[in-house]
Amino acid sequence: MARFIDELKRTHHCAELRAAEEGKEVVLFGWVASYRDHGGCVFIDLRDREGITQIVFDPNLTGHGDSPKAAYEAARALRNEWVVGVRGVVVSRGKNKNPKLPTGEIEIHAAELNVFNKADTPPFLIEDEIDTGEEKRLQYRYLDLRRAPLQKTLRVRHKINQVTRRYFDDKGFLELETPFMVKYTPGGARNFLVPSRLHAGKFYALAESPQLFKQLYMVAGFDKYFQIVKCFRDEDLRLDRQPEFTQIDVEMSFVNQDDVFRTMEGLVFAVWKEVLGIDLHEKYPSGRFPQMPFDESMTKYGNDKPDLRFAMPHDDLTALVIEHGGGGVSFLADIAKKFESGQLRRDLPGEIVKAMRVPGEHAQKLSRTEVDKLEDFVKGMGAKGLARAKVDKDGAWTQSPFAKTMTAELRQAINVKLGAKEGDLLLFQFGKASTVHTVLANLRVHLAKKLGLIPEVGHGGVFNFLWVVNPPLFEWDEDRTTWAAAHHAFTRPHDDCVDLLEKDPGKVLCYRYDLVLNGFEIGGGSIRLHDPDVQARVFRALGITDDDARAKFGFLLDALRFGAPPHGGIAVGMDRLAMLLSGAESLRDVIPFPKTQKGTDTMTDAPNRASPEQLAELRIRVVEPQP
RNA sequence: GGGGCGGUAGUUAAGUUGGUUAUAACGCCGGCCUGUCACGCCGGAGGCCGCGGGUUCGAGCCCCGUCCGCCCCGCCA
Repeated sequence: MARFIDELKRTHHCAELRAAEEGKEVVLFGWVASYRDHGGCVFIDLRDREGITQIVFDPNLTGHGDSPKAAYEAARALRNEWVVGVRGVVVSRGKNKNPKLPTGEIEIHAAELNVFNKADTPPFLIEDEIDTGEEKRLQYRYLDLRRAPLQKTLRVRHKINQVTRRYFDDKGFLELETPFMVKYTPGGARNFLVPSRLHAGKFYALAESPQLFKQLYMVAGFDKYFQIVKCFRDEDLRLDRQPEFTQIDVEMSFVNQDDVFRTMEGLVFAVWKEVLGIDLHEKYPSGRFPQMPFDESMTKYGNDKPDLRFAMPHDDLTALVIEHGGGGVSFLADIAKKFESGQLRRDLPGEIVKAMRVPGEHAQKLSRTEVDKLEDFVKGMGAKGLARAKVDKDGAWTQSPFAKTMTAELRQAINVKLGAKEGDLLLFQFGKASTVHTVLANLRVHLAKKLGLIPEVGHGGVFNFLWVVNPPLFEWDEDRTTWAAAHHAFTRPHDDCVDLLEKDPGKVLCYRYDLVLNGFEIGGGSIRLHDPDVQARVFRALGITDDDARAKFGFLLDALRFGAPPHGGIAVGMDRLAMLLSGAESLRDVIPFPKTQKGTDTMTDAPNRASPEQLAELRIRVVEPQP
């Protein structure tokens, strides 16, 4: 029977002891965070998940027989990250306090030392600040996780989970589970497939979300559901996208959009209060977050997740350009002609002209070379170029490809529309609407970081929440030249739009909503369509036949006919929430064991090949790529 | 599928126009040291310059290919 652990139990953790405990005999377990051998005595910093306590090994410690001497001898061999147990006495450090440590007023004079385990020299130091690259840290993730910053972010996750469970439980929600292995349905995000051995040749899909099942819970009468749940999507990764991620998933019956908003606002307020100690009422006294129509968000910011910590909105100049017939500029005239000929519709334009005004106070910080670099930046996103103009006295434009050719009338009209003043920098994009929006949206954020309006990473102490509401139900699929569901086919259209389903599908708005924080979408949901007649008309508008619908969603359509209550819900990206809350650089910093940009795990070497036997059993043959 | 950046001791980086023995800091190893807490001092070891090919008298450096990591577009809510 081992003396430590079996006999000597841990009495305190490494952040616990203060001067009040002076004279007590204690037992501490932990990792050697630092050793300082002074020849005659040895100091170590002992670390566990709570903190650090200094241990002193002095061979002359009296009152413990020979054991302090043995402990001292053993301590001289200690190295970083060895796992040890120490029995000793709490002693005041007197005038030698270490103000950097919460336990700095005391130290443990060791009477007995036990080495549980030695450790290889780690590839990087286990400290708060290290400059080791992420590649190395991911390879040794268990060591990276031993560092205080990651211990802290995982605690943030823990807290979010606890607050969420308490909040929804208090409000009468039931935490209910849904299957991960579900029926494969094409469309939407790509699914990870799970081959079935019992049905060789057939596959389950890993659930992209619990969407359909939570609706079935509503049909079943559970009324209020929530779940903290893993979701899986086989799409390319980004800084804020991982193939497996966690959602706080919510669904409610007999509610409208505003009921969902109030519920989630309550949750966010509770999380901010309990995790950060921030009372969001100071910024949002009503307890409500502002709302912005989707259309306004697209026009002003180029996407549906605007970062409102700074201004610099965009303006749509398409109408002006058409009115002025292109204003003497050939490529603008080309676009104007397409509208006049009816090739493009003014209410649903496929091509647009937009501009962003960089106010003089900011523009003056940008050298001409820096503005040239912006052109490279936008070209990387598919822009043909970045037309610009510097506003001179009397609204004249300089440093601009338009300066010579554009009519004074159009130039003046644009100045008025943009509110352009002397010293301002105007940046233009025109062409395919989706490209123009993407380019200007990214350019706006890029510039804001460059100009110091928002920090390069993190929240900078500012949290700007926004509901983006009332988007169109359908969007035009240019490749397949059909209308496609912008979200999913079960979103409820506004009542006053239902008549447009057949006449003008692009004009149908719906009860869908996204919750945006500092330019990141942290949640999204909708009020669901529970009326079978309207549902049928939506399918028809999408060109989905009854047979198609039955094959894909038969079980849901059946369920909706057996007494479905009006219902709606939302899913919050829990990882993104944790990332923004803790000011982390990427999702990888708040996910314990994340994947790389290519979706691999460099620590375990997943994904890997399956054995021929396993593949044979599943009747799967791997086709190697042709060279 | 496309664009951009990167890969040199354990780690982070420097490395000139292609030139002789590839540097530094931290870490690591050994020695000394009883008040350190970024301990200090003395000494030492450590390199597939991502990988493969090419150009050259000579390649860390130039060229071609390839792999890996990161950011973005497409894709994805």
